[in-house]
Amino acid sequence: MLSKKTKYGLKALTFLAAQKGRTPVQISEIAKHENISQKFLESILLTLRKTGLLGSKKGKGGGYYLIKEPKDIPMTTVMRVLEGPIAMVPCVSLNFYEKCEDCPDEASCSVHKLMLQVRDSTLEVFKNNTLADLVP
Amino acid sequence: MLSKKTKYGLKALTFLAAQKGRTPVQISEIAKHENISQKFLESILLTLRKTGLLGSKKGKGGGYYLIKEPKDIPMTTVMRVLEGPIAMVPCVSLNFYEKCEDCPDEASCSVHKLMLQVRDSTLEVFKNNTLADLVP
DNA sequence: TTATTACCCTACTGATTTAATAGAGTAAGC
DNA sequence: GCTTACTCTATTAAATCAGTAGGGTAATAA
Repeated sequence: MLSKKTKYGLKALTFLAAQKGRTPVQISEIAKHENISQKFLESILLTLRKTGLLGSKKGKGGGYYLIKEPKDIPMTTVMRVLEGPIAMVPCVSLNFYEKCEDCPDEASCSVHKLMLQVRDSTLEVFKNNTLADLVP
Repeated sequence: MLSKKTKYGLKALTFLAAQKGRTPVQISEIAKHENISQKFLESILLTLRKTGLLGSKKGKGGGYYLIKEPKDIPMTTVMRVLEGPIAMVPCVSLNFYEKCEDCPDEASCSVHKLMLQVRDSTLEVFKNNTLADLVP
């Protein structure tokens, strides 16, 4: 299940992408427009800034803004920052790989086999979508 | 992330599918072979039986067995029983649909748009795999 | 019929994660 | 120098997960 963090993060990013210019938008405006708890959104935008997706400006007229063009932001990046691994099990994760403790042999593991396919097809979707594609 | 319940359930089903006949297999045997807590596995097999995927036999020589042939058990069924909704958000779920409270318009929701694609591609994978395909 | 085997069910618990909430701090701009 | 608005830390209530414990019940073989 998608976490609220990811959901809100996606909505906020889409809202920023839909802006005409790249002038800063206040947290309060995003929160209000997307029906999100402002304080919760604050922490989400903060992580997006720390990972280089957003820039921020303090003081009057400040706010958050996209650093890159929406079409140059693939969903793979966004999803990994917000939600973490795209794979459903660590043993098929490209960026967050971990061996299963209980599984003696990955190659013959039925779960591994299935989840590999799921990861690939999901990854394909995220690769084929940029932030620009989400703007209505 | 895939729950242990689903993971163990899949492993148990695969193990049963790999048996030569359809004679009952004891819980203890499955648990031992797949490195699963026996008590936890009990509850998983119980739900699989209740939803009609497995049959059970009591007494000496008892255990669990597959009711249908592995090739006639699509992964969509198995995943929905074990993990629940395949979609990552309720508003794109076929079998567990729910409207988002915070979202005024589904059609223009960026999250909805993206997650619809993810659901479709994941569903495609599960449709194209039966339990028989998981057996090594 | 009796002993054994193995399924069936309920309740509980500790750990972890999620989704906030509260409140204080700090930097930028007018 | 005051306001605005981002930044950071800490706390928390609720939910879910993964597993544990223990007893109950039904079917089978001897």
